Amino acid sequence: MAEFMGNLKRTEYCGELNLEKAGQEMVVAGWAAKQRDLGNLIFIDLRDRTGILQLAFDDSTDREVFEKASSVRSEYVLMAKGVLRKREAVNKDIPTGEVELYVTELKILAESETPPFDIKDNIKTNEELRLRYRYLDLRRNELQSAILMRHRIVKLVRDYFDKNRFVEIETPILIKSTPEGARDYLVPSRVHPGKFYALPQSPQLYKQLSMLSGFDRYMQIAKCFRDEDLRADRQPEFTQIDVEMSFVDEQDVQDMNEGLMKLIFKEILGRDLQLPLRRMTYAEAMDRFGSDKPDTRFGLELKNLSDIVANTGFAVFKGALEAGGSVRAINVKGAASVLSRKEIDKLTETAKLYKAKGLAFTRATADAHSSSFEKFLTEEEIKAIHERTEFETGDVLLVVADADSEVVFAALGALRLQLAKRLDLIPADSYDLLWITEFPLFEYSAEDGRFYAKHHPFTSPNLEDVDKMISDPGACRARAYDLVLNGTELGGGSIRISNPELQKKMFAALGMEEADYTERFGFLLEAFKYGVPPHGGMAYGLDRLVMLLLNKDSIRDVMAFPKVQNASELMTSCPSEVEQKSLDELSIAISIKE
RNA sequence: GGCCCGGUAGUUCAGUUGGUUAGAACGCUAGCCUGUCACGCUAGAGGUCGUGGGUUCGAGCCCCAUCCGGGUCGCCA
Repeated sequence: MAEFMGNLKRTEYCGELNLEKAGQEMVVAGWAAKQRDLGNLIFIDLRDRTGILQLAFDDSTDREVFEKASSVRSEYVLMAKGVLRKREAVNKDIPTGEVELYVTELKILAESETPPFDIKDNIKTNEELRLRYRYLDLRRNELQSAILMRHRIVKLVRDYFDKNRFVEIETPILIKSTPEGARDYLVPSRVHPGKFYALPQSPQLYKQLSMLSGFDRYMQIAKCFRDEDLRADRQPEFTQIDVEMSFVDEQDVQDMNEGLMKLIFKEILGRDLQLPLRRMTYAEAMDRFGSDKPDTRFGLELKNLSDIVANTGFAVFKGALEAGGSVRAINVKGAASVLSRKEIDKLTETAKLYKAKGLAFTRATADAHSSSFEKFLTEEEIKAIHERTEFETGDVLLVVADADSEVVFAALGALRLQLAKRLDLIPADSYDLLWITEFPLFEYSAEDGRFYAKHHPFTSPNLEDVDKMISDPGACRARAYDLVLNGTELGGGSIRISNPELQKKMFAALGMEEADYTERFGFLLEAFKYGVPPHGGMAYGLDRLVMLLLNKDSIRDVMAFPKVQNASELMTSCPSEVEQKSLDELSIAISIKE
């Protein structure tokens, strides 16, 4: 039977005890991680969020207390009073291994059924079960330390920005739906039947308006929502470190955020980050790495072969180039002995996954030189390719040609990452942080036949590109920048448009009619009439930051209560159906498409 | 929406070419045990093989459908 605490008050955390406090009487509380009954001697490992302390009971222990200790099972909640003493046998594997609590009073505050999986690190229990019992999973040291680390990082962030005179402002969760980009989560209004709020994809417009209000420097640890499919590093509900500053240019925003990164790397990882961080233009990142979030911890860079094969007779290359595409290659140095034909076939499958028509290759070992495409080229072309790619015996050259250079970049960019893992080219325990700058302002959607804002429609164009916004949108660069860590986009930001006329021009370039943008963003244009300072900012994915710093593969490992791939939560089984009464109140009728 | 992978005691897994009563380890229960910390020893309980169809004399194994979970493409201003 469970007991009450009575007059016992916890005086110590388990994991912080050592010989310094030996001889003292104290009270600890926590969960029984393990009970070891040796007959007339019982040990209980007591766990709280700081660690494990061994409780000891022997034949000089009060009989009633001893019997109670004997009945303790895993995950019982205990409170124990006793005297901390030096152990007879030291356990070097735990921090408190030199001491134990000799218990004089024991309260069983709650009993527990046998948990569905072991509460310990390095368990292999599948994630589904762990998520159903997330509150038990969260008892494990591995998750506890991740959540505590997350707390520390958030505190560092708040303190850093506070010191730099930023103000944390809470922006609304129920906001206007302005679909342009990710799908909104919608919330029905009871008071306004047939109308909906949206949950924010980011506090973008509110933080810009707070600049207009004169707060000058804003930050917020902001919950954001996007109704899109999940990934290992993507959840529908996530947290941003959201930042906005007035009277600044790109350099100012980047400097401020570099300072934060330096602080976090120092405090969390004990590493000294060298500032300023490297900057690379979007164009260079694509050209060299085939990605706008390049992992630059290893080589395998892309080489453009388009000029070399400009007049080739080889139909595949020729067709791609004539259609405005490109031919590019990666030289996988020294991989001929490792990559069999079979493995190259697997790489081809990867390339096809990214819409490439195929993967051309040359593989040269000491006794064989085989190539899928060289027979179609001239001696000069082959020689030039080998020179450009520094190809020599022992190497494998992989070539992708496509009418759409985006496909070439995507395929080779993906192959690059796959090969780095396969060949173990990424140095362990390494961090690579850099800025990607000068992003394109627009992105063309072939499906919709129109341009979309690559970042968002409030991003300022590069000033020298303003004239091309209507005539040549594809060539416009934006005053936008991303912060990339180990091949993952940590965050991004931009200098915003602070001129009403330019903002209107932006909407026009996106194909919006005046009535359309007035309906959706009229309040912003209206606000811009009353004195808007130049401003810009940045937003980080907090979850991703913590994930990368802790070297986890999944964002779920650093979130307390994450959702699974179909966006449901297994512990509470949400989303769920609601009562007809609730629907009626909201004037909502359900019609599910077959 | 597409593609790939997985689902067998509470947990992690094994299960041969389709063939007798589906196994192991850990955990759990009971007993014994004074220095354990992966305690030890002895005994025991525990399975709709994700679900539903089908093929077959016979299905954990083959086929179809479906559910659940993971990865990924599309999507993610």
